[in-house]
Amino acid sequence: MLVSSAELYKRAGIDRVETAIVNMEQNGFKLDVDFCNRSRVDAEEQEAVTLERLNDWLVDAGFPRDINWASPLQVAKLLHDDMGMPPSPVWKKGRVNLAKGERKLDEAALGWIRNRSEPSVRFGLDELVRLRRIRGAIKYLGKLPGYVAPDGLVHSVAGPASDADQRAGTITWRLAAKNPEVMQIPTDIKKDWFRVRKAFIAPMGHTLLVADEKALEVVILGHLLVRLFDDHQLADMVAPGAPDIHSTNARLVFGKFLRWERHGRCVDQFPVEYFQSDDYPELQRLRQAIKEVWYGLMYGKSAYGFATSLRDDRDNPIGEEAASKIVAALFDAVPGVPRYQSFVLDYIQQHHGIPGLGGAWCDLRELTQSGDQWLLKKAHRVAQNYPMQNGGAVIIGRAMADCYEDKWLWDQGLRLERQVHDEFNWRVPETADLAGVKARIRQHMTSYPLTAPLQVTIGQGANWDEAGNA
DNA sequence: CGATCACGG
DNA sequence: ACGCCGTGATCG
Repeated sequence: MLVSSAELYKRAGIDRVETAIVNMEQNGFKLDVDFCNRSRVDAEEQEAVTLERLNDWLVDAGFPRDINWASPLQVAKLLHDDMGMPPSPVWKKGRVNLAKGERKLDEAALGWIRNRSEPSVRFGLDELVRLRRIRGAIKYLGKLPGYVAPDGLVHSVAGPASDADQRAGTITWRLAAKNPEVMQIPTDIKKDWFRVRKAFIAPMGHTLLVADEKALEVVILGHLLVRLFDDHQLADMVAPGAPDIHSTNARLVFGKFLRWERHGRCVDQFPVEYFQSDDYPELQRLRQAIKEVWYGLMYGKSAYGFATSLRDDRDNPIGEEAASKIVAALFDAVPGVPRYQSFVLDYIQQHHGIPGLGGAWCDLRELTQSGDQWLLKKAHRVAQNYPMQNGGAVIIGRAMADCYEDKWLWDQGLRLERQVHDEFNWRVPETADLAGVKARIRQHMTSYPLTAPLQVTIGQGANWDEAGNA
């Protein structure tokens, strides 16, 4: 059935979302400029100390001290040609083609080298990682204050919109943000030593609300499995009150199916809660590993990729055989996943595209009709991902418009500052009916009719860091 | 201006 | 060419 573009436009509520986006851009957000400046000074001091340590390290090893640590070429020459360290066969995204002379020095590659190094070399590699982390924070602390407009607020630019006006947008209907890129502000506590999100503060008399859709793309897949195959397993796994899905998967995969042992007994002997407990780091690592496999599979990754992206304790890739066993076990644990993969492949070979939730059509003809098996595989990966990524964008877009058009919320003073794919950041006056506002937000964010229920967590605080972790 | 690296989802 | 979608700083 063919649907007119006007009908698609209406179904997706694009005009409603656009209006809410424009309002978000106008709202802007308050930046703690003093915090940025203080932290930047602190970070630059640490940068200088780290640089000095790196230079001393070079001199001690008998090399000239003026190398540019931001240059992969110069660092590669130093580590591999001058110091004789073996180049890493792995990096964050997988294999390194050493036969072709390819070299990688991202953090994953440096970690591999580090684990095969003398203590003196480790010192230098650790300092290099440190330097990159510090500079990563300085990037934001230094530039963010420059975006404060005459009204005292920062107005990041959002999409989607045409390329012509230089605004941001995506083929999946997700938003993007630029000038500044507020969607990329560090959040990982292990990486973000300067807590840049603390600079995103509520204006005077306001508080910040951070509302997050829980495992949005997994819920959408659960919905699709019910609709396509009447398979309720995944929907049940993400239902309210169900245990954490990645813990359940780790227990099933490594315990029930692979019979691995940790802390002296088979993994399936542990209660599912232990997989998130700091007292059981071995179980936490299994949970983290299966979480990576889960999301990788959702986006079309295979055992070939997991063979290098999954590492043992010494950073050695686990290899394709071990990866295949883990993937097979996860398929056994959640059969809807391989079933969905096969369905999508059949579908794109028949229809040369894949639909999204809002009636969007992802055209894959160029990939599926080329006769090239590699391009067909590429199409398969895109097609697996598209319903989830586009579905998430549709759901969050509708919630965004519903919240914006809600007169009661507007009168309470609720104003959207940011949208980050599955998360909203609002400011609201401290005098507002906060419990009522949160309840209404929760209602709008869970109203999309899916067969697997949406769930929302809402945090509150004086800044993005606090509110996001509350 | 393409490649590398890093950040988010 | 074996993980999807993005923005941006920096190097050569």
